[in-house]
Amino acid sequence: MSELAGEVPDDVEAVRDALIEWYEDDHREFPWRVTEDPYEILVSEVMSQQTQLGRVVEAWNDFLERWPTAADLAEADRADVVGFWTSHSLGYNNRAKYLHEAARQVTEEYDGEFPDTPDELQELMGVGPYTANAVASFAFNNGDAVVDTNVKRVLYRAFDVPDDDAAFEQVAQALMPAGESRVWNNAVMELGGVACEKTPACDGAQCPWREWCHAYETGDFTAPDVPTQPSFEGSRRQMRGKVVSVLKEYDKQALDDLGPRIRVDYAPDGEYGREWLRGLLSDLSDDGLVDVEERDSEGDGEGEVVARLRR
DNA sequence: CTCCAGGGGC
DNA sequence: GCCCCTGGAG
Repeated sequence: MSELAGEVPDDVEAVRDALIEWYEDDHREFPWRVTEDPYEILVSEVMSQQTQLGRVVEAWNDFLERWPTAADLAEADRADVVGFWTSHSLGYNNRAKYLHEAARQVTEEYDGEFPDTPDELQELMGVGPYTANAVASFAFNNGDAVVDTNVKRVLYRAFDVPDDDAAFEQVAQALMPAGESRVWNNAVMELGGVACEKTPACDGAQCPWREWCHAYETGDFTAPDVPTQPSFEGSRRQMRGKVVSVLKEYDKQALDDLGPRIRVDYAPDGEYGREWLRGLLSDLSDDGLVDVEERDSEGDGEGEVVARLRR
């Protein structure tokens, strides 16, 4: 083990408790979060591989209604399963083929009993490291820390973990309370899904990690999977419109809170940072749309800039 | 030959 | 995210 462990805050316990408490207090209800049936979990994971969760709910319900168990699916005709996939717009029907094959494996090679460790689960067709760990966690509470792009983004921002797979792996592992993969992985992924998306919603989502979060402290919310250049045109005109709509929603915003909501690649000292944002705001101010207020509340000379919509 | 990282395709 | 193929390393 290297210095990488230093990325984890010393009060890990508090960090863990805060997240789990936040998750248990309130979270999105997906049907696969209230089952512990490995087959049902696997179906949800395979469907989720590159389909928006909203669409998956209906497909998942329909699929399980049609083939309630792995044994049922194993007996189905491959063509019917692929047909289902297509008719529900689930994308690459290779995954339907894999799922069918995995069901056959479970019934014929595992005597109908799903294996319960990540290593064994990986033997199933279409089940790689990620899915194996997810099923082990959610069905058997027997997995390791999940590391996907959402988790990487959270760790990168919160604990300043370098953009390096081994580092992410190590920190994620160190953070997870042993034997709690089910609730933990659900909670971390929920965090990445509702509070720490590409555009962060720290306060709005009541992020439980704000007091430890490096990005929250510095205002730099860039992340590995956040495009440096907005894919569409980042024109000044669009940016102005965004400022107004954000201020409409949040009333009053400090520069570093506003910045990341305007551009995901906002970084206080970067090309699109405070300087850029102040220029934008002063234009809007000149046009009578926004009030910009300078203040030195701490009296430390560190003047804070706050913007709000002009009423 | 076996292992594995890297890239493309689905 | 997973599979498969390739190509280099041992």
